[in-house]
Amino acid sequence: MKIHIKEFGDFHLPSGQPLKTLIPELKKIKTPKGLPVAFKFNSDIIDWHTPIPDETKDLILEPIYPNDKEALEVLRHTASHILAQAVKELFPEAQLGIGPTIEEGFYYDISYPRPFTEDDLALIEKKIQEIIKKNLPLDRKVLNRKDAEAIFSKLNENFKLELIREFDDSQISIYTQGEFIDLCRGPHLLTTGQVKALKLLSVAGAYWRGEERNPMLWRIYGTAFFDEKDLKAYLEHLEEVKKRDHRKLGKDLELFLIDEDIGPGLVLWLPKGALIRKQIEDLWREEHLKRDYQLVFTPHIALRDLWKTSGHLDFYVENMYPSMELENRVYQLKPMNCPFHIFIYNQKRRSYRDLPIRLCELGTVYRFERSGVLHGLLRVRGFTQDDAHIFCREDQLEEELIGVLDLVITFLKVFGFEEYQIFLSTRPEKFVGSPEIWDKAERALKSALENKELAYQIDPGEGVFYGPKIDLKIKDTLGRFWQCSTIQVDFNLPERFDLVYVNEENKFSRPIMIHRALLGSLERFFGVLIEHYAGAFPFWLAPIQVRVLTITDRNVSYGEKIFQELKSAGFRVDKDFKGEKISYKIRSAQLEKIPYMIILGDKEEQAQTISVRKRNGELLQNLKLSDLLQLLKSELSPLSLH
RNA sequence: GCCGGCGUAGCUCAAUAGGCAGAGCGUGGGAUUUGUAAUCCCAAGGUUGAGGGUUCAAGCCCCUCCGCCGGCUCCA
Repeated sequence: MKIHIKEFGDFHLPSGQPLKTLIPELKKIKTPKGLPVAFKFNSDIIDWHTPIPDETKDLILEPIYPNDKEALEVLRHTASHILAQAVKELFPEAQLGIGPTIEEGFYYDISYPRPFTEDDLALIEKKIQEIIKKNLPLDRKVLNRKDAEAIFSKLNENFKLELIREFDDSQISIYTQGEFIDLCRGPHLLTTGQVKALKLLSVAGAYWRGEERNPMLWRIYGTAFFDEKDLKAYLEHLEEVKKRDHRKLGKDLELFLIDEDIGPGLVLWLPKGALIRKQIEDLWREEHLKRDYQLVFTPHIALRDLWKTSGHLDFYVENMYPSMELENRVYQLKPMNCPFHIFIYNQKRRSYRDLPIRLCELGTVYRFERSGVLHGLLRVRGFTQDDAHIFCREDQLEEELIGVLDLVITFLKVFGFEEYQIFLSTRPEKFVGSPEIWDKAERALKSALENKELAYQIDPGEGVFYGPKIDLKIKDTLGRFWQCSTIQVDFNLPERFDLVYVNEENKFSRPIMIHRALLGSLERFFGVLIEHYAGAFPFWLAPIQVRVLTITDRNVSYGEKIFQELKSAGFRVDKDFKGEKISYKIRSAQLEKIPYMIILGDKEEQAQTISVRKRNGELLQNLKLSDLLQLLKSELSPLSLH
């Protein structure tokens, strides 16, 4: 068969042969990058070992080189095999689960009678280096089920046997390197020596195939690169991530507190964190009122029957705090705000002319999360959703969705989030409402996304049973994605609470409900923000915007005057008049990440000026206070930031 | 919830083999009056996460519980 390899030319590949049979020919052709790592055909990666089916026509292959993202995937796939081989050589009774690549590396799930320790990892890493050094060639074979079963039962690989039993006969392939055999689809490198940098990172328990009732295997995480430099850069990136950890910064900067004597997953917002939250909330309310949302407040508990009507008791109990009984009535801490907003909608008869009705609330909810999943501010048990429910007619759905998307984008932009991953989840197997209305809603979601020119992926069947939804993940400055915003169409609750409006024909119609949260929860969003800004909040958010520092005691009264003027100009200002050296005071302000320092000594006092040091080290000397005030005012509006 | 690791002063961490619980930062007091990321001295601060056990003796060994960290599962 004929194939074309970009940059290399046309070749004849004997049928059923892998690409590596062409290596001698390819080597003769001098290209700047040498032999590729693997090849791309459409969106598939094809390695050197995989035979090309005869019927493939017009085979045009694109070479993949170490700098391509796909090349890393191939490399890491092989890296996981090397890890498995090392483990099997050191611990022959270990049994292999699966060993895929992941976003930033790879892992292998392995069963062993005792946990792997740090020392084991060091040992395994040593063995890995030996295997890499041997530069073992990889090879691929396709087997029928019987042969595959024979091989893996001889190897006593029970997990592999379980997988084989579920495979199609036609797709069972194995890869070998030296003595090591693994069930694998590929793709892989040519030899183990191509892995230039590999590091094991951690071990953790993981259920076989992710199911809680299955046995727990040991998951060894690692990462690998074509170049030692890349590994070093990645490890530095990990350090940076650690430095930005909102739990650490939250403590250092006194933003919030989660204390075991208060209770797990319950957040105390410290004064500085609370000031930041206030800025966000103020902007949020202002922006919502501008867009014709109506602000409401609702209680934290209510009669439990409410949750029976809403259906939460059927599908959400395990996430709800237990009920409490008082005066023969049963109450429930709220896990969601929707039923309250529904009652507000239902407070009077609504006409088609009233719709849409947009009710919004920063509503605090309590959800009982399993103890093992709590994580700083990103996963807590009590949190405030920036919630809203829009009640609209079917013909208004799309416009409302566009409005919500517009608000989301506008709002996220304020914080510098301009890159998203958007997922549209469609009808699952179990659903309420008619397929027709689902289709309509999905179409409305799609065209709303297209209207806002937002790229999205479809998650087929991943919608909640009550309606399709859009989830939006934001990318922070370190390139990590966080799910905050969610927009969900709901056909269920209007039904359950028998919501109606009077239509043009004086008959009852059922409104559609949209649940939406822009920031998700203030707690989570704050956690993300802390990491995004590395604790150095922009001026409009900074809890302390300006600090006045004096050089000697002589300057205290001048300092006090400047402090008062800033304060009455409405800025969040504090002062450091301690008898310390100026460098000491600057250091403290710097560590607290205060945007502006005003430094006052004899010079300034005589000239009635100020010296300003910005957080980034920039110095502004001989300023008049009024000059600074003007500068600060220009930084006040969050929307002017971008 | 499950698996593994961890828990010592407000914070970061030390404490030989089971043998008198320590340092730096921070805090308080004093000295110093300083020019752009750490001046010096003194002091206070602890039921070593909680409870039980072993031992002449437990921060250290054993058991139970709680919490945190890394994952799995789940999710705003």
